[in-house]
Amino acid sequence: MSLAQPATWQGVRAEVQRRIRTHQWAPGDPIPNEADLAVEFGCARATVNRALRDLAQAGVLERKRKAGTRVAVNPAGRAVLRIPLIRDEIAEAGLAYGYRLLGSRTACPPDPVRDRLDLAPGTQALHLTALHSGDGAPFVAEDRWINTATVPDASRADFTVQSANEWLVRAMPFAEGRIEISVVAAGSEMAAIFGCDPGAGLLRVERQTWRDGRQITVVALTYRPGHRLVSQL
Amino acid sequence: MSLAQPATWQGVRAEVQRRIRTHQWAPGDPIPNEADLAVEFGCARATVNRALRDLAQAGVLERKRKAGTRVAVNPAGRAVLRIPLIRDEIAEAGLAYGYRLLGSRTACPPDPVRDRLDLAPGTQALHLTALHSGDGAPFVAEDRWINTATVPDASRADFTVQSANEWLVRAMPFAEGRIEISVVAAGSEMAAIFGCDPGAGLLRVERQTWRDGRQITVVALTYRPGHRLVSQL
DNA sequence: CCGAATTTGTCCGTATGTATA
DNA sequence: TTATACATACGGACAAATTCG
Repeated sequence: MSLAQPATWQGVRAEVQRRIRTHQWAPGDPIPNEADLAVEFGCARATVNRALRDLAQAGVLERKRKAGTRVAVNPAGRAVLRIPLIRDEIAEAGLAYGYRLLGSRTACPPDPVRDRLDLAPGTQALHLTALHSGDGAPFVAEDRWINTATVPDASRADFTVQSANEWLVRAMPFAEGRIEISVVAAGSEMAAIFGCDPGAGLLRVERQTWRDGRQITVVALTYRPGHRLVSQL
Repeated sequence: MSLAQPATWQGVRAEVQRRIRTHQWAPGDPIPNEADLAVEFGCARATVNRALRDLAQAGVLERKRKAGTRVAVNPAGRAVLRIPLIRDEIAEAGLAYGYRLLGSRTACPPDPVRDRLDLAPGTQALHLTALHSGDGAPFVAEDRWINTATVPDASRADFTVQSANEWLVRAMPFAEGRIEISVVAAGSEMAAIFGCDPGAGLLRVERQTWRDGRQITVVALTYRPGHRLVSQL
């Protein structure tokens, strides 16, 4: 019964996956422990560990100390959405990138934004609006608030030449974030920018980023009509 | 200057990340090889390897044999979008799940679908339409095509009691996939289902899944107005 | 075009730590 | 409390890939 081949961790992973696919090990079932599998496969326990750890990270297995390893009940998929710089996103679409700063001022953000920037009432923040274009045509509109308490340098940066998008990834790398994708009806402003009917549905991506628990920025990106986000499972 | 602390791979990872954050190691720069770092940190090379591999998978580092390890030029973020069962998605919203099959028939799919199912012209496929509801109100409409050549059992399954969504994850686990997110204007049908104006923008998620290069299914999910997809960076 | 050197990738066997049933 | 199973560490070794002379 033993193929006895997989001396590599990828081989072990493939064999384990095969047993799950064929329901030899059914969802919810416990599988043998690392030591036993190492004996069966004729490899070191560390090799089995590497394979099982990989499958656990992929969501195929669930592991707990002492409880052992079991096949995940729902092969809960996760899709990975790439978040490139807007410049790269437009370049990947085969278009020439263009950028224009529309507005820059410090002001008191509206309550929902103030909450997400973790600011005290009455505190001001930096508000930027900008337009990113592809081959000269509007591609995505940016509406951003920056917490100047967390990123004081932002007050002195010149966002007419470099977009806040690019400035921030250099100034504050390794930020954590949260993304919300929704549909918004075009107001008169967006309708004018994108040349669509007011009320038309536009794809909106809102990102909130922070680092070490300190809020950095909140940005809403409104894409031109017909834009699609693509993700690999 | 050596903190000499990190005896664990997480410690090594933290220290490396700190050096990148502080631009001690700048984007594009090569960093010392594993052996040297192991000496500096006073740990085994395997421990350094574990840390650097983790950072590489996170997109922070780029590694190539012989060429060495360098700091990634663009901290290209990736967001992870959870893809739960629709049942779970609705349950997580705190709503009671409901399901109703609207239509089930075999037919020749339209060309775009036929392409993505990798079917020869004139070949038939299984076409399902269904409605998933939360607390009795329509939540998401499903329009699915199943390649019966790849999944012959689908012809005999009863999708009035179990949604194709749930049936497929059990029948064909570990499928690969591709997801596209876009906005679609509500037609008269969707407007009637969701009680919105015709032409209103609705969030649409299209998934294509396959396994071992064989196309399984193509599904378009149209969500009720106001729905938001949330993702962690 | 072809070796040689370098660097990462992975394996082994063992040992210890740690969460938990 | 104790035994179990996973998590991770070490050092040594070889393989594989790629750069470079």
